[in-house]
Amino acid sequence: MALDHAILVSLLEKPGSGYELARRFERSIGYFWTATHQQIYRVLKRMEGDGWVDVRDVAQQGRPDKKEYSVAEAGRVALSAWLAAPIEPESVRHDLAVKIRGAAFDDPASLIGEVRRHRQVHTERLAHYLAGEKRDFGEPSDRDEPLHAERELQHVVLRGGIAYERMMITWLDDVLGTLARFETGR
Amino acid sequence: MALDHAILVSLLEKPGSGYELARRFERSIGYFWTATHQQIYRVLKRMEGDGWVDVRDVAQQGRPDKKEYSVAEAGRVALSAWLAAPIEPESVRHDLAVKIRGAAFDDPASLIGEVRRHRQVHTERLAHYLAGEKRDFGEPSDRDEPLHAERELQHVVLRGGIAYERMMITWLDDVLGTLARFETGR
DNA sequence: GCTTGCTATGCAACGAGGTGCATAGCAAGA
DNA sequence: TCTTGCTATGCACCTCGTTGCATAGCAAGC
Repeated sequence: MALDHAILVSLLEKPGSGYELARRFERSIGYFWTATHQQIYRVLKRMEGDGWVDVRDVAQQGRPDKKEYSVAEAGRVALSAWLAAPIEPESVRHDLAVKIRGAAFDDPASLIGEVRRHRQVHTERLAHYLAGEKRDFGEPSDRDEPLHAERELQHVVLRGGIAYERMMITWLDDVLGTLARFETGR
Repeated sequence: MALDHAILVSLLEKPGSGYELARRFERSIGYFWTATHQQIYRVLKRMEGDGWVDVRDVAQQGRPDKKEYSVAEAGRVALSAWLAAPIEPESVRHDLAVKIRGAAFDDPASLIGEVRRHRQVHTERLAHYLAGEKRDFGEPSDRDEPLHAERELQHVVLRGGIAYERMMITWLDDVLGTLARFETGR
């Protein structure tokens, strides 16, 4: 299971509370991994029991207190072991692809609205990623700048998200063109 | 849940047994949806109870008998309803992306072998899809051929798979180039 | 006759993930 | 004062998916 490791990576990038992690999983980490706050709290509790993370109570003014988690040595070791172990390339699950093949047995053209909606979502995600890239990685900065692994690797993952969204938009246009050919001649 | 509907679509394309469905889910359907034979048998049994599918015992020579499932009227209705309902664009889960960001806190270059392995898998999948496309959709055939929804929609989904694998290979090359810059200067 | 291997179906148990709900601190505005 | 809303944490329950195991028919080879 990789949720453990996704949380460890996020905590290594920056320690934080379960609540903060949940919000990160709606943004940056959430680009390639999703989790609800329930899963996060549960996993944090388990990892705390296993000594993978340390907890620190933090009093805040104007807000409820929080528990700040950070990665313990055992957590680093566990992450290292996971990084060294091979994983299977993901098994994809595309509901939309099932719908498209299923539409052959219904009215293909009636899917057009749904596909347009998905195209819109991917367009928004792409714009969001591009804005994030400009904000966080926009400046070419002076060359010969020392290599910063965290930054470079976050950037290449973001470029993956951008490539994915561009591919999806292009493909959804292909789908829309195909569906349009089945439009009832009204 | 869309496994129900993926099975219904597959049975509409061609009735078959749980075992046959399981093999389809290792191939064509499996390009965008995975399922083990356990899940398939369980769902078939439930759908039979709900009257979504019909069963027929088929004796075979040289092999054990099988149960052939086909979609019943109630199943068609359920599929139609699902097709008409909006679904949320998929939430992605990329273990490899977690690994890449995590590698910043370990040895980035040690990931190169793993990424190459993934690239190899995607290259093979692409070759497999392209061969399938040539086999099943290769002939331009006479134009003005009547539109065949099932065929056209299967093709557009396959084109999505091809676009996805091409995007992944390109991105993994980007990843490899990035990781190479962290190689220990030995 | 025995083993191997593919076809074909299924149970039991577990873990992961999601939904709904509950609690509580604190600020801001009606 | 009461409600609304964000921050913050957590329990209970249920479903989905995976793993391991079991059974059985039948063919082919040793």
